[in-house]
Amino acid sequence: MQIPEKDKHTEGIIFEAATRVFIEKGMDGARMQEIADRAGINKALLHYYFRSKERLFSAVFEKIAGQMFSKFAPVMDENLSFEEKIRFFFREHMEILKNNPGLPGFILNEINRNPDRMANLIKGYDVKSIWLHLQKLHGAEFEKYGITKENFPQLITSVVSLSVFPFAAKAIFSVILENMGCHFDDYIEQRKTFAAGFVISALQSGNHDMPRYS
Amino acid sequence: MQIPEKDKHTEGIIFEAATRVFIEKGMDGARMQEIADRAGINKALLHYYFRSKERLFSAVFEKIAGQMFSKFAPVMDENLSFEEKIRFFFREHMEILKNNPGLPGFILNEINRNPDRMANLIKGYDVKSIWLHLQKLHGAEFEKYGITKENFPQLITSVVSLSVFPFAAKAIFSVILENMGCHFDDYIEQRKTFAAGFVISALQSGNHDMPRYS
DNA sequence: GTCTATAGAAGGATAGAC
DNA sequence: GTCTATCCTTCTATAGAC
Repeated sequence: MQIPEKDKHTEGIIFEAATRVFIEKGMDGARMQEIADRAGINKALLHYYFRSKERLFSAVFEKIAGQMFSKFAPVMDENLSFEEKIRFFFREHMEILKNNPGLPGFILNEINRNPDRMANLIKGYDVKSIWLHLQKLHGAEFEKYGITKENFPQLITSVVSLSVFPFAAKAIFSVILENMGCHFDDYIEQRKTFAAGFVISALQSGNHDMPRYS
Repeated sequence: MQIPEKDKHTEGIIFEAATRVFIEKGMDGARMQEIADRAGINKALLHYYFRSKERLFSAVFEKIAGQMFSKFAPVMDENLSFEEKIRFFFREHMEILKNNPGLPGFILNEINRNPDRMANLIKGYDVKSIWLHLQKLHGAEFEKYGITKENFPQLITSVVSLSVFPFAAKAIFSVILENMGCHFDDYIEQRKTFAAGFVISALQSGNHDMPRYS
């Protein structure tokens, strides 16, 4: 069942080309011919290795999505305070996205096109277990900040939104920012610390205006 | 140059059907046949009224995008304090999106596919004029909160991210939230006040940890 | 203005030689 | 394992009758 070296090589080249094309164009917009061209081979080989466009796409999507989500988990296990974890998350996560700015759009577009694919993607990343895990580690901080089981989903989705959305909307943001004399990459670099400070400020606010809906 | 009543009627029906299909499937995934079916007419009529798929799509996109962005402007002119405007924005803007949850994904997908289209879309909505406008109205509050020309883009993009991203990622969020026993619509309803409070808390934080990069 | 029928092109997939 | 050639379906777009 060992795959010869050369096969693996070609398969890898195809996979890489397909990844780039699918990220740029999405499943519907991508063309097998373009993937073949970028891989420097011809269409027939695509089908030889991956059977169909759908299977090729699935392979690419699962790899990308898996990588993307797997970056979330380690952060949660670091030996850091909750506040430090927030800073850590924005710094590391946005750095990854900075090097792969097309990923958010690719994922969002696809799950919108085919919501069923989510089932496989989610398993092991439910908010409930993250909540239990963090609550155990940072109970004291959570109490201080007024983080409860009820508002935790709001908090964590806010963190993700602040980090991911600028990349999903990069095409808009970069144009708008230029009008103000600010380049997108600089904006992102600043944002790593801004967003972390923003979230922590909200949590720390002395007046405890941090929403606690019941 | 007056269009007969019946023409306008058919054209409107086509336009409406096209809007729904394009929002669901995107430009690449949409099929003229499906638009015709939903409009209850046949394909040839689509071309009679709109010449080509591309033109039909452009018409739909421009209308949708125009509506979407035009909702931002009025908020800025209301006779409210800056803090009240933030609450107002989240309440009204998220209510609109709640009734049209597919819009963010549609816009994001298309500007990613065709960034050039942004040029037309942006004119009149640059951050700089928004900044000047708000700075004139709320100079005192801005000083108190430490809002500067430099961090204003970070602030405003944060507000938009907190509001829009949950809808763009609805397919993911709704599944994840269900695991925690929370329905998406409830989450959104709570979010109108949570996000507003979150932003205002960050601004008000007594320790003035609100980032001010220079 | 609206329909049927069809042209014409493009794209996914396969057959078969090497 | 890789190529050329080609099949077949799908889709946009148009011609032409009513």
